[in-house]
Amino acid sequence: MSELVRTGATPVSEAGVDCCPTVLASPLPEDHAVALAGDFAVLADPVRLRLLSLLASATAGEACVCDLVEPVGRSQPTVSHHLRVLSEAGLVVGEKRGRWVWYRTVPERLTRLRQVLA
Amino acid sequence: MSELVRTGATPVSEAGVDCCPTVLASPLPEDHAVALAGDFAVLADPVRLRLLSLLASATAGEACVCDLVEPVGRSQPTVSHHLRVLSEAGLVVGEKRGRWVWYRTVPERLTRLRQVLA
DNA sequence: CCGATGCATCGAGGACTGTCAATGAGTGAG
DNA sequence: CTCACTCATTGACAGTCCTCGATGCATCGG
Repeated sequence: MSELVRTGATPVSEAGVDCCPTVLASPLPEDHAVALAGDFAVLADPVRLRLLSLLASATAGEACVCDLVEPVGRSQPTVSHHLRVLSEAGLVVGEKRGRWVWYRTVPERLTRLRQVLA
Repeated sequence: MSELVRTGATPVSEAGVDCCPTVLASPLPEDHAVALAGDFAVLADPVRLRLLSLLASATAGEACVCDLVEPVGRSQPTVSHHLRVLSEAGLVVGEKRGRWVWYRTVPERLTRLRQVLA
């Protein structure tokens, strides 16, 4: 039903990826560097990377938490924590249906993160 | 004179970026995820991102450490530490000339990291 | 209603990381 | 040779993050 949209302390839509065309163009200001580092920090975890790839390669392009716990090999609270981090970064979106919450990736954000490294 | 090539515990040429075409293709194995997360962790620091952009936008494409300390706003040992991390990740290369060490970026590695997010 | 299921949150502990002052190693000038 | 300069290394401290067990909050079945 309701879209589980997380909004962290620094809304992703205003931070990091969205301010600078590329890292190598000009001497990156301090605050932009902090925001961008935050974006990359989200990807700097094996569990989160595996969650992203699991969701992306899922049959319907989405999966519920209960289907992610076992493949990732971590406890359910830990998986929930990482999904929250990914959600706050705008890399995934969760949608609650009945007892389950279905997550899917947001490839556009990954694309924009990619362009920063040009 | 001598190329300052660092080799960390996990040689960059065998880790992370070099094993998987893209994160979203298939359910990323555990060890690959760990390696990739390590690569992204190198980018998950504001000082390192600024060092990269400073080097990339430097006049001759390179700069010595003494020219990087003041713009980055950290102590000399801290800057040296971050340059070491970047060097071990293969993102920069240092070359010693006399009393100075000149660093330059290795854009090829950044390009390969970019392709993983495809 | 009542119990079971799916997921989020809380709190704590353990490991890792960024930072600096102090120090060491190598180089060039005088 | 000696001093000044550039950079790397060491050791220590503080902050952050990953992880889990315990708990709480919905939802559905009977």
